[in-house]
Amino acid sequence: MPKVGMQPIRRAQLIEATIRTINKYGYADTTVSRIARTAGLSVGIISHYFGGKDSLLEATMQHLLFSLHRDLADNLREASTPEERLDAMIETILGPEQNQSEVVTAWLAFWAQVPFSDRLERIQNIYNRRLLSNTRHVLKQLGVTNRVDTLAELIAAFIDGYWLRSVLSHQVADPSEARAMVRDMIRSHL
Amino acid sequence: MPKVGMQPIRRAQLIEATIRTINKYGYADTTVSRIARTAGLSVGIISHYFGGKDSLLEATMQHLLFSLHRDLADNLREASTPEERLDAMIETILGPEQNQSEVVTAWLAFWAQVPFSDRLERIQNIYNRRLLSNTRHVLKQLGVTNRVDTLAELIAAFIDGYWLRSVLSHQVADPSEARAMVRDMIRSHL
Amino acid sequence: MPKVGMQPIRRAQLIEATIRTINKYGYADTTVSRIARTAGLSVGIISHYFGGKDSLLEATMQHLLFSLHRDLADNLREASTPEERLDAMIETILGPEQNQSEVVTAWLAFWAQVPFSDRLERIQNIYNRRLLSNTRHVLKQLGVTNRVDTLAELIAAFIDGYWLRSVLSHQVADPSEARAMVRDMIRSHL
Amino acid sequence: MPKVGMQPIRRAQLIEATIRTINKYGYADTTVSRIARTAGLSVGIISHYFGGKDSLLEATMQHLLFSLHRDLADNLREASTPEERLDAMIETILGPEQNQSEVVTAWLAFWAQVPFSDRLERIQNIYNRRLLSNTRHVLKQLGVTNRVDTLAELIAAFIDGYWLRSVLSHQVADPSEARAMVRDMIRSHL
DNA sequence: CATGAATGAGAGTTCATTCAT
DNA sequence: GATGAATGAACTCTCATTCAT
Repeated sequence: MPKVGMQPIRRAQLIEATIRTINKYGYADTTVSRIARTAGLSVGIISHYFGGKDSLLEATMQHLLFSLHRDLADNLREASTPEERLDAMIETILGPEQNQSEVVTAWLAFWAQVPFSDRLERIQNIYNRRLLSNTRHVLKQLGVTNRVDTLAELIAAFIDGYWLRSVLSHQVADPSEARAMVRDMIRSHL
Repeated sequence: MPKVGMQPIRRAQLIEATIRTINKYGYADTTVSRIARTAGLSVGIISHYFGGKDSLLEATMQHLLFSLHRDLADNLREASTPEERLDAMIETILGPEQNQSEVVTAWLAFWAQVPFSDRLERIQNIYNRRLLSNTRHVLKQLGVTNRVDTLAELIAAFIDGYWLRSVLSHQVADPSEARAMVRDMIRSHL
Repeated sequence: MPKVGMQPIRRAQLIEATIRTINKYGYADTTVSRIARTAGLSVGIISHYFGGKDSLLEATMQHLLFSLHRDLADNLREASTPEERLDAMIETILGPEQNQSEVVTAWLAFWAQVPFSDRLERIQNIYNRRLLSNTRHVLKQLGVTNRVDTLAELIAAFIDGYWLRSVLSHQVADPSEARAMVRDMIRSHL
Repeated sequence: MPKVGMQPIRRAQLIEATIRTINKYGYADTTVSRIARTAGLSVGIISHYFGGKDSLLEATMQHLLFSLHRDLADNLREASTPEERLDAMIETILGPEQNQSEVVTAWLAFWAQVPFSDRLERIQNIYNRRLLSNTRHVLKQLGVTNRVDTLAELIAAFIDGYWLRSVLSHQVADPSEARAMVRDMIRSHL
């Protein structure tokens, strides 16, 4: 009997190789042959485990999203006060885990592809809605009663923009600066 | 009798066609043949006027940047007070001119490509530095003395993030909301 | 305790699956994986029992030929007069046994492959010679003395053509019509 | 301006190369790269002029059919009596023009593919109907009144079978033998 | 005995580029 | 100044075969 239980291992290997390949060559120059070489596997394996390149790319974005949510959940678990919860959210997005070069370039690439793929857009919408929902919850706990939705949206805009700029300027984001800013934003709305 | 002075006309035609093609098919599926067809010209013309696809893409990003600066200059010219200058900056980035679907997808695509092209990165840096410099100038005029650099960076982050989110959510950005937010951000720092 | 004597069972299974696969997808799109799936077995089994795809295809043609000869022998055994023997031959080729959809498409596919495989050609020659020899024998018994070889060849041509046309037109061959025709052909030569 | 009017030339070149490639390697091993090499052109040219391999194969069968009809028309034009017309038909199918090795293998290959392609089947049906219609017409002129349809079908079967057997046995068909046979078949029906 | 994971050669197709016109 | 026919490298995907289990 052949080796069994390889599927989850191979799928993880290939997703990780996809992220690294996007980071090295860019989305447009990410080929199955480069992904396979990065994974140390043969080209045929991608069709074998994912059916095709598109499915692998989609699974990769789903993986990025899942990792983000897992990190967020981990960070929130250790937070008890609303303030800590807010910090946990900022820390999750701007912290080291989500700001490894590989992860960051892949995220950016996928965002640029979102307008051209319904499936990617759906995945992106899930991320967006959860983040806003979490933020609104925290804001209410912090005593914001007015225009909670708008403030949540503005904070999300700030955090995403802060992340984007740190990516494009090769700088590691400094969560503490962002944290202070977000607190100011909230204070103005109390 | 050969037509003369076609170069600027053809180059503009092709750059505009490139933006529209990226908007329609995405960066990864933008081919010279599609660009040429969109422009109503032949494929050969791209090598003729740009030397190759990469040069055309680079020229296109340069064009986007140039347009943004021209719009900014136009908007600033009509502003007399520092408050008006700040509004002009927000309006330039979030206003209708820079938020046509075509322009927006192209910007996003180029941002995702920045990490893989020194030339694109250089162009992106110019945009960034000018925007920050303009912002710092306005902030000082508005009486901010403390941590001007940081605030300028945070405002830029917010505006970019606000733009990015409106792009990804298919919504037209509402500059007035952003304007109020930026004013709050500044007020907190006075 | 290993199962023994599986070889003939597996070989028969795979040959039958090959015939069905050719019938479903055509010779050019008959893959080992499809054959294996049709047989309800794994891909590896084909190399195990046949050494490779080509050998399996060859064995399949040999099987078709063998079945035809077996049917012919069966039918001839029940025939006592020369007339009955002639009918038995026609019935064998045009009768229901050899005109199941699966068998028919496979035969056609193999005929088209004959010019490209010495082994297939050899198999095809054996079929041809036996059929002609049988026919000549019957013709002589029926009293044909003149140009027996030619007449046998012409009858064979007619029967093969009749079969071919019924295959291509999705019609089940009607042996009675062919039988009458062959009798006419023979009568003309007496 | 580039060379113009190449389309009919290139299409003819590629169709001829397809016939030769099928003859050399068989239908299943006819690849676009082999066709292109045979034509002395590059692989890309096939997509350029035919859109894909399937279209080229279809166009090739259509070409074979068209050639047959053209030969038939040519031969019929020189025939004045019904007897001559009958001979012209036999001569067309069994004569040298349609029995070049290349043409013959391609025909056989396409016949084997007919059950798997609606388009090929349609083309094959056209051939079949025209041949039968021509035959019936001649039969009536020759005074056959009884079961004309059946006789036409039987004659067609004989001619096709005769052709098929000469193909498979590497022998050049001898139309005179077939001619005599067909006359006998008709005489039996008068 | 039998599996199916893994391979890599080769398939069809696409594409940026060249160049004769 | 402009064309688009032609190229061939590179792409994604398929497939027969191998082999550890």
